[in-house]
Amino acid sequence: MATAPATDPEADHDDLAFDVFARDCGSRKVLKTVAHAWGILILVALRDGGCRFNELRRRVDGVSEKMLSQTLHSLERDGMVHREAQPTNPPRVDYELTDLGRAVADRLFSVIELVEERMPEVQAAQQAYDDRGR
Amino acid sequence: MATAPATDPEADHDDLAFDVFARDCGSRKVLKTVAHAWGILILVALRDGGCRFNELRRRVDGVSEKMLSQTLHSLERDGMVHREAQPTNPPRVDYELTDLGRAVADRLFSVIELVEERMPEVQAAQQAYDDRGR
DNA sequence: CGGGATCCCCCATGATACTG
DNA sequence: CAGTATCATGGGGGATCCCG
Repeated sequence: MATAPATDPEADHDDLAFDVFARDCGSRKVLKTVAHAWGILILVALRDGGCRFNELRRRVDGVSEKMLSQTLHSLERDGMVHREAQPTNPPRVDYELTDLGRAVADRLFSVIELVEERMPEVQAAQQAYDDRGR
Repeated sequence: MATAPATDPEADHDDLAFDVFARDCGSRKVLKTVAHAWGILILVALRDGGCRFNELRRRVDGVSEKMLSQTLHSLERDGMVHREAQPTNPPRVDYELTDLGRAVADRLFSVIELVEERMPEVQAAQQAYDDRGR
């Protein structure tokens, strides 16, 4: 139940194709995890090098422990992040990108770059939109 | 209140820099809109050419009228989508990407491509993770 | 057709507290 | 430090109705 592309009749034309535009395709769930606000930020933050939980928390300003932990688990499950726990005391756990994770993070980063770069344009558009509104 | 980068003391080193990693930076909101599941899907769906509401709804399988309408408004406000209403009857409204929207959509598309491409890897990771879990 | 307005439910998220 | 557990809430998001 947890696999393959869409499960609906018309979609079985090709067992190997994944399509995020299909309501039930597994790839959409992955996209959701990865593209999710915290997901993006965490993935991209890890591009600067693997690091530990609290360090990561500091890099991603505003994320709660819970969300960080939770998102990290999802990303680990999807094979984007590797978790390395060392049985020392105090406990030390390092998180780093997998190859897949890095590939995804790189592309996500290019989105971030673009957005940051074009923010003035965005703000102008917002201004215009809001003004027109009244 | 609705502008500029972060509002915190340490961040004023550069008035022009936007940083999505800063909790209160406006760019994070934009990223959230754009990277949001429906946002991505809608933006990328529009790469195939501008189209009308219901056509768009068909392209993005599973989106409700409300979410489509709502997301479209956000994207329009952020200057990603242009809305062209024709006063005909029945009403006809076309949505299309702005230049900025296309730039963003192109990069988002590359993320989608990558994810779809690597789904087998993802599924394997999920399998392994779930198995290890017991 | 193209939506706006409503109702409502459930999940995502944050705050707090506890454990190893 | 590195989390997990629990609780409370806001709003994301679906369903439905209606209007122009």
